[in-house]
Amino acid sequence: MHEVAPDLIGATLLVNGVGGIIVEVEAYHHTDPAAHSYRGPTPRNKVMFGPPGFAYVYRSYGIHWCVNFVCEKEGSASAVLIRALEPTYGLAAMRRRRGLDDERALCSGPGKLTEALGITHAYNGLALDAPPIALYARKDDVIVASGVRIGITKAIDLPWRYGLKGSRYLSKPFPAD
DNA sequence: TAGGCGATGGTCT
DNA sequence: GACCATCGCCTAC
Repeated sequence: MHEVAPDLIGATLLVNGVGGIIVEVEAYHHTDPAAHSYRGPTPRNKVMFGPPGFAYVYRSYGIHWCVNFVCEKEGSASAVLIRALEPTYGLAAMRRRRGLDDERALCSGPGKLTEALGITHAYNGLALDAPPIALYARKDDVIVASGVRIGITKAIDLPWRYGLKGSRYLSKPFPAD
């Protein structure tokens, strides 16, 4: 999982042709008290316990949707939370959904990017390599920064947040910037 | 510009 | 009945 998470930085995610470059992720797995899979399978998190390459979507704070990529082998219940994108495709659609003009604010957070891409719980359990979702590996080398995760209350000292160093589209800058 | 806090509802205890 | 992997508005400096 800690190999998959940094590799996602710089990859391109599209949903119905709308999306951009992944610039920030966080890693979670079932031995991690902050992870939804920590206490074992439930109806909500069962996708995380399935095979890799699928989307796990859940509602956060009753308001937002957040999207994870299930990774590693089946049963490990590890996933990577997609926290921020650099918008590159379908800017007009994202601005319309978000009601914003500011490109830097369109996808600079997990709840924001799901709204911009139109992701809801209808996308839970969908494959990442089949319509309407498309995921392309990065072509060029990138500099990946890492740090502690954001917005959680448990295991807050684990440096499992990864991001594109110096990106203007992060939910928060990395300390080393 | 940084930090506090209210909104809001599914999920688990 | 309490918890939350959030956002955005509002203050105060």
